[in-house]
Amino acid sequence: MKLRIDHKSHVPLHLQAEELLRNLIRDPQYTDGKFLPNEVDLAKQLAISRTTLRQALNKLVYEGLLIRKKGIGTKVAESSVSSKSKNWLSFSQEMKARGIPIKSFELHVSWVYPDEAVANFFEITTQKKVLKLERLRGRPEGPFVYFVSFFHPRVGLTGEEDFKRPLYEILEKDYLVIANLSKEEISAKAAGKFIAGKLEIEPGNPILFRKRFVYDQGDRPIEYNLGYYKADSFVYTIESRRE
Amino acid sequence: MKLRIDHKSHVPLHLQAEELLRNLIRDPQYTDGKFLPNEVDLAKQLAISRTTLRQALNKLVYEGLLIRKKGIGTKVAESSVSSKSKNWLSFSQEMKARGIPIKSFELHVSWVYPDEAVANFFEITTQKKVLKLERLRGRPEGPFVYFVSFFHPRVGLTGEEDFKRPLYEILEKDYLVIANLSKEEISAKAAGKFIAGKLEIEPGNPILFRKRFVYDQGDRPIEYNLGYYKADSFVYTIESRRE
DNA sequence: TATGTTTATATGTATGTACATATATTTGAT
DNA sequence: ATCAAATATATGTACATACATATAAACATA
Repeated sequence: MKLRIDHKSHVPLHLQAEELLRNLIRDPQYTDGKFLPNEVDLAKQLAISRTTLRQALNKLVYEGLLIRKKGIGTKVAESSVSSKSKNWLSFSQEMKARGIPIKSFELHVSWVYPDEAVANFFEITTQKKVLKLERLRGRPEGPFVYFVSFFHPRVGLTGEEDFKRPLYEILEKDYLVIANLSKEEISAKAAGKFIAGKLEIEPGNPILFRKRFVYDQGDRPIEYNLGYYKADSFVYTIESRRE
Repeated sequence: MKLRIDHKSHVPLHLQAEELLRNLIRDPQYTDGKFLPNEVDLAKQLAISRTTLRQALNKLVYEGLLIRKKGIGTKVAESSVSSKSKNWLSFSQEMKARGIPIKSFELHVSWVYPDEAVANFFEITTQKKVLKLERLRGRPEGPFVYFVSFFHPRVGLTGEEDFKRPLYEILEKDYLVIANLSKEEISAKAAGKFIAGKLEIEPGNPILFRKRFVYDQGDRPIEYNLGYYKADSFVYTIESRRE
């Protein structure tokens, strides 16, 4: 395993250290509970200051990935979120697992200038076009979710792909892009005119709104996804266990 | 507002600074979008080093309370309430951690015959009374969530407890009941007349509905909780990482 | 044997310093 | 008046250093 830091790189040292740590702590010996090398030695080995190393460590500690104990050491936390694999199912897999047959009503691909939120998430300017994917899906008797996805140009999608295949199969097999981290925000909203039209409900009717931010293994943004779910047709379930 | 740090205290300076910042950023001028004093000046004013001040700031930044922009300044982030499933915090702890002052509008305790869903979850008959706790809580300017909780008789609550204390403190310290597993179901709904009245919105307005099933260390049911959140006042955030 | 006491170890706290870099404003040249 | 360059401002990065403190293990004492 690479345990080195490139001092000539323009990537800040603490970010390199953070990345390195993220890889390091995936090592079974650490997930099994072994303590990481101590800060002073590790800093010396990486040829960075302890302060800089701690900057990286802090981030992982705040994220709950690492646990530090004064006088003892630092080890990998036992994750408290147990619904991981469940969360990683794609939409179609999720529905299949629930025994819901899915019908695709609309599928529209386009290249667009991103709005500020998207550009900001991707860390690009609003002048650079991104791939936009809109999908309306649901049960045979009617649609119940409208998705809008944007993809980072880095991913390499052309827009010519066969989007009837599961999305993450395309990304992983054809583009070697592996989703690793997902942040979601779930809230309730009143449907606007546009969404109401798509979901065949009245404007003002409640919908579940789900924003999803997907990152790759280097924590670089891949996908920005918005989902508008008809109320009562979708329930989000979470299971979490205390350590 | 007290803007001072006690150098003689045994409380670490960065913790004092953190606490001070949490109070500071509740000031309407900051929640309205004004930038905080710059780090160098603020550090000087508090008579601590910039490094120490940044230690405190970092924490709030990681929590999403503050947003820093290089060359510009630091300001309070968009103030929608959010909940992190991984943290396993109680409602009041959650809000406190985000520096949101919580007002309790109503608190009602009663013994009732459970409906079928509750009885079924508790694995008891509908003939055995259970403790019901109703709470209306929110910001000073108005309520944003209505909770209904039912507790399993096994827990031993009498109904005479001081429910102004955090609930899980009561359960853990006084009744030695430790919540270990939580299953949640989140969906969107239209507010009914009753809930609309409580939340001071119109019937039919969208709400976020959150069912929560809590189990103890032996996976025995403890609490059945229903939460009705005003739309746009509550965002549920989930972070999941693939192994 | 049991119980304090020291010591080794690792993280926690705190400061001072220096320079880099992103952003907005001001200044200056054309 | 316009555009480019300088500058002011604030956060970002990075280091060296020093001492405090919690924990466990080794040691010494009664």
